[in-house]
Amino acid sequence: MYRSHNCGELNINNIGKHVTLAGWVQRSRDLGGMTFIDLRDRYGITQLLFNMETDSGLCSSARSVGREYVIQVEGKVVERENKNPKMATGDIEIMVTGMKTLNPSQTPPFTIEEHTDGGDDLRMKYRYLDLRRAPVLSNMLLRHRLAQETRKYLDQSGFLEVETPVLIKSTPEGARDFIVPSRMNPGEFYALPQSPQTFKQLLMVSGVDKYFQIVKCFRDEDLRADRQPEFTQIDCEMSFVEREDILNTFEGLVRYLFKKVKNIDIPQLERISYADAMTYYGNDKPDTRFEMKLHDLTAVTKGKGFKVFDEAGSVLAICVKNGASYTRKQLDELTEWVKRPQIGMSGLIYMRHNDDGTLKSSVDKFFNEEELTKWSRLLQSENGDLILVLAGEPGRTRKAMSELRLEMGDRMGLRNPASYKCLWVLDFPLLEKDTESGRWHAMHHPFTSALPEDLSKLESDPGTIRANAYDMVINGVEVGGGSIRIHDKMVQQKMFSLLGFSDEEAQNQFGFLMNAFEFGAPPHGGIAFGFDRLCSLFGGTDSIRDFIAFPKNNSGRDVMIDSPSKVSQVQLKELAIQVKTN
RNA sequence: GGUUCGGUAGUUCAGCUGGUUAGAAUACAUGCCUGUCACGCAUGGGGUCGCGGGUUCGAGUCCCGUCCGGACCGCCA
Repeated sequence: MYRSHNCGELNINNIGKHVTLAGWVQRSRDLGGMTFIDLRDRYGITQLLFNMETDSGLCSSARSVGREYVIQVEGKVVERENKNPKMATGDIEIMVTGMKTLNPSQTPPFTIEEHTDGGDDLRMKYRYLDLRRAPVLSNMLLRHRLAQETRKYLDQSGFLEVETPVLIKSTPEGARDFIVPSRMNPGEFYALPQSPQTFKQLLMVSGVDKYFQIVKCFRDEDLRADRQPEFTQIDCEMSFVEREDILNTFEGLVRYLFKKVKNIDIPQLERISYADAMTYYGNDKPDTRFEMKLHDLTAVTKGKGFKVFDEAGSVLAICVKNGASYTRKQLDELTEWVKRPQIGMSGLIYMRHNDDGTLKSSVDKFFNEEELTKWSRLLQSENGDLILVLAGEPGRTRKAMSELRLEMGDRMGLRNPASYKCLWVLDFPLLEKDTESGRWHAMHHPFTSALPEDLSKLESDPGTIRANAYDMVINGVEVGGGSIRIHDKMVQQKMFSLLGFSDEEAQNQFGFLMNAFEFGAPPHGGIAFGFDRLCSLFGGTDSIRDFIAFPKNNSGRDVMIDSPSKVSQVQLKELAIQVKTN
C-alpha cells in the first residue's frame, strides 16, 4: 500500500491516527534541529515534521531530499504548535517515523508553485510539470466539472451520446482540412472533421432524435489565443424542433452550468438581431456587460467644411461615461491606438462634455457649440462624459469603432471577468458575398435553412435572406452557434447551386446527405458550443490554452513532444507520398 | 502572407547616448540555526548576451539577415 490518505484530507479530526502518505516534495524548511517538508499531491499539501531529537538519522535524510522528489512517509497525525489558517491541512502535521524516496527528481526548470517564475514557452515544454501547479490543475478540474455537468444535463434531457468518425472526407467549403493519407488507397486522403455536421444530420435521419457528443474537431487555420488547431465542441442536434425549442433547451444548458459550476443565477437570455448587433455594437458578438453603444453622426456632421467628415462614408461615435477627465496625452495615445495597422483609422476626433456643461471638441474650428449640442443630444452625453468619433469607409469604421468600444470598456473597467452577460444573436444573413470572387458564401454553413418568411427571395434577392440561425454570445465571446437545417433535398440542391456548386460537384461531395434526405428526413436543427472557450469563460480568462492539458503554440507546434515532425522515407513510400525538398 | 513586441545566469528580469571585470532577485550548492510555512543568516558556483554577418579603435547596446516565442490583422463555412 503506497498511501492510506492523500495530502489534502487530514485535519484536526484525524489527530493521533497513524498514516502513510505519498507525494511530491513542494519545498523543505531546514531549521537545524528540525526540518519541515511540504508534501504535495493533487488534493493538497500536508506538512511533514522531522525532529533531530526524536530521530537524528531520519531528520538528516529529510534534509537531503530535493524539490519534486517523490517520497513516501509514515507517521502520526499531530496537532501543530503553530497553526496555519491559510492551509486546509494547516491545523495538523505528520510526525514522521519513516521515509522512503520512491523516485528522486532533477531540480525543475521553473518553480512548481501557485505563482511560477516560468515563462509560457518553458511551461509548455515541460507541461507535465506545469500541470502539477494548483492554478493549472484547477483549470483541468473546472473543465472536467463542466464536461460532467453537460453530460448530466443532456442525458437527463433525453440526449443520446453517439460517436462519429474522425477519418472522414475533405470538402472545399469552410476552413482548411487536416488531411490524412490512406496507405490502402494510394493517392487518396481522409480529412479530419471540422465538425461532425453531416453525421449528426444523418443521425437525425436515423431517428436518434436527440444527439450530443463532446468531440474533438480540427481546422487547419492560423491560431490565436482563443483558437487551437484541434479543439473540443459540445455538438448537439435535435429532430422535430423549431428555433424556439433549440433556444430554450440550450439556454437551459448554459444556465444549468452556471448554477451548478459557479452557483450563478443567469437570467433568461436577452435576444438581439444580427442587424441590431451590427448597428449598436458594430459586431455580431457584442459584449453587453456595458452600454457605450455606437451612434451614427453621418447626417449631422456633413457639410460643415471638415474634409474628413465630408469625405467619409460614415461617421460613428461612442459616449464614454465619465471619460472627460481623459488628458490630452491619453487622447493622443488613443489616437495612435486607432492608427495602428490592425485598426487602420487615420485619426480620432473627440468631444469633451465638461463638468461645467461646456462642450469642447478637437474640431471646434468646424463645429460650434450649437453643432456640438446635436452630437451631445444624439449620444445622450452628460457632464463629465467623453465622445469619441471615427470617420471613414463604412465597414472599416464600424469595425474600428467596435474595437475602440471594447478597448474603452477595458480601460474604464467595465469588463469584469467575474460578471456574465449571455445573449442570443438571431437572424444572421444566410449568405455573404465574397469580395474577391463575387461568389456567395454560406455565412454559417451550407446546411442552414432560411427563415420561412424570407424563403421566397432565394432567387430574386439572396443577399437579404435571413438564416434560421443563432449564436450564443457571452461577454463578447461567441460560445456557440447553430441553425435549423435544410431537410429537403430540392432546397439543399438549390442552396448548393446558389453557392456555385455544379450538380455534379454537389452530388460528389454531399450526395450521401442529399440521398438520405430522400428517405424521410425529419425537420431538425442543432447547435455546437466551443467547449474550450466555454471553459476559459468560466475560468475568467481569455486564453483557451490554459484549459487544454497539452495545447499547441501559435505556430501549431507542440513544443513538448516537438510535433509536427518529419517522417521516414519508408513511411512516405508506403503512403505513396513525395515531399518536395529544396 | 502581414503588423508588432520580445530573446542577457537554471528561471524572471535590469543593463542609459556604443566605453573598465555584464548585474539584481530567485533557484542551486555548502555551513549555521528547534516552530517554520515566500523561514532566516553567511559563503559559493553559475553567462556562446538566440544565431550569422556588418559598421566601429571598441557592440549585450547600432545596422542587415535569420531562427525561436507572445499578441494581433488577413484567414477561421
